[in-house]
Amino acid sequence: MRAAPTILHLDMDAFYASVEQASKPSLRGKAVIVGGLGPRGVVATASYEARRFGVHSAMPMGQARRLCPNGAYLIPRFSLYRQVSDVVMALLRELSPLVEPLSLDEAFVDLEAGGVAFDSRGARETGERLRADIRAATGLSGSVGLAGSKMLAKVASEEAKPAGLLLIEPGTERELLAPMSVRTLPGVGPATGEHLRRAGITTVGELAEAGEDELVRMVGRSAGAGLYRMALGLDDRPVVAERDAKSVSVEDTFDVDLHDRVRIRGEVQRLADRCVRRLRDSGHSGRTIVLKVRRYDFSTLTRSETLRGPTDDPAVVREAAARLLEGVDTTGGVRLLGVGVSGLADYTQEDLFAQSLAAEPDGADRTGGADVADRTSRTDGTDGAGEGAVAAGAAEAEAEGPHGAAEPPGEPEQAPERRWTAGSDVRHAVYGPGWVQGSGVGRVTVRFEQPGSEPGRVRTFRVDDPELEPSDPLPLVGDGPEGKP
DNA sequence: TCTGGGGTCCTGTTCCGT
DNA sequence: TCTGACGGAACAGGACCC
Repeated sequence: MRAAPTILHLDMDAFYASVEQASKPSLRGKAVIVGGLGPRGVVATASYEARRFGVHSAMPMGQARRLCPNGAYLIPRFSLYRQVSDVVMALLRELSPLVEPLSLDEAFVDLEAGGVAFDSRGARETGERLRADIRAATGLSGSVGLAGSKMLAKVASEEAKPAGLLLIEPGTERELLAPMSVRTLPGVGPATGEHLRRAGITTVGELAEAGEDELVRMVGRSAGAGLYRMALGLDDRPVVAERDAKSVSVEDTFDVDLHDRVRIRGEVQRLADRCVRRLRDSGHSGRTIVLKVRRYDFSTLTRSETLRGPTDDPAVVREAAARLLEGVDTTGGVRLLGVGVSGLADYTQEDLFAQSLAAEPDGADRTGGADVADRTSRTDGTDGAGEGAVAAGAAEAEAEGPHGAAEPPGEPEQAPERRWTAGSDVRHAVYGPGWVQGSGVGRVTVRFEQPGSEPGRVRTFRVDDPELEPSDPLPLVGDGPEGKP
């Protein structure tokens, strides 16, 4: 039963960075790093030019800057990426109704279900045509993997990168996989990889030799069985077009650890509100409220509470989150807070029942809280105490910390100074469209260029220059450069 | 110079009802 | 009425993915 290689996996090459390069011609061929720019930012995507310096995703920004001091560092512009992604996904849906997006830049397509390819030759032709269509529609390049299963198609696109296409012929998969690192298999991350390495297993071939029982003993029933099947090239998971969300969450990492309990409570309330907004926007309500706390030492804990029924009431979620926080020791400082809702119902409802019960999960409020706190101290090895004095000054200093400074406190009334974030699009009444290259000391530097234009030149203005205004991103491929000689 | 944000899935433990 | 077995829900944490 060897399946024809008609599962396609598309992976856009260095997606965020490539979109930025396409929309900013002066960055083409240059090292571009997209990610958080704050003191605790990490790299989301590095262009291939930047990767040559050793920069890669998930790397702390500080480290990236040391490796690649002359790179262009930009914050992600998700709305633009989503627009481009929509164009790409639409092309995929022309091939088949069975399209399973994995993220903005990745998807599986079942070509056979779409009736566009039934054998190797058809699949290859379809893949090549797709790459050309994507380039024509967006100016970007994607890599295509083709195989008889999702897992193999994904391995293939990874091998094909960048800007390539690889088809794994049925029957060749085991030889192909055998010499590869176990880390190439989806689901094998740093922890499992290290676990296996200590057992002397580093390649997929060794994985297959180890046998299912051995693997189950090492990494658990589910992962072990899955690993063994993958090592043999077996994977019969179907391409699934629609998958319902299971949870909605928001979280913030603070530029400086938070110590002040009042401030922490305030942030939790903010996050609860943001989370509910997202929940409502997605048309859901949910039953389980989750609070996430990452402490100064990066240890992370979660506390959750399940209501009797789903809710999308901000007050209910705020109260639940606040209750959960009361059971958490934040001595020593907090670097991240998050609020999430799971147990989603795919409808929104006014649930007075859940609201009225929220204050008393099961019986008296106090005992409920005490129960949670009790369990915390048992399961939680570190007890936070003895970390030295809680510096009295620290709380005040942090109250004005960078994160707070982002939203200037008080009096937003009178002509707030305009902030020009690096990388964002602008338009000048005289010079036309461009983007902010940097700003500071009352000045903003703009490079005047746009998708499809030649690399443009830089001009500097006062930050309050009335002829300069923010603008929406221009399409990457469109009606050609506008408004310039 | 440390380590984002949004998710999914799995596992072990505890608790509770039958 | 007491006790035990069992199973499902709830809860916490961890690994992984992009």
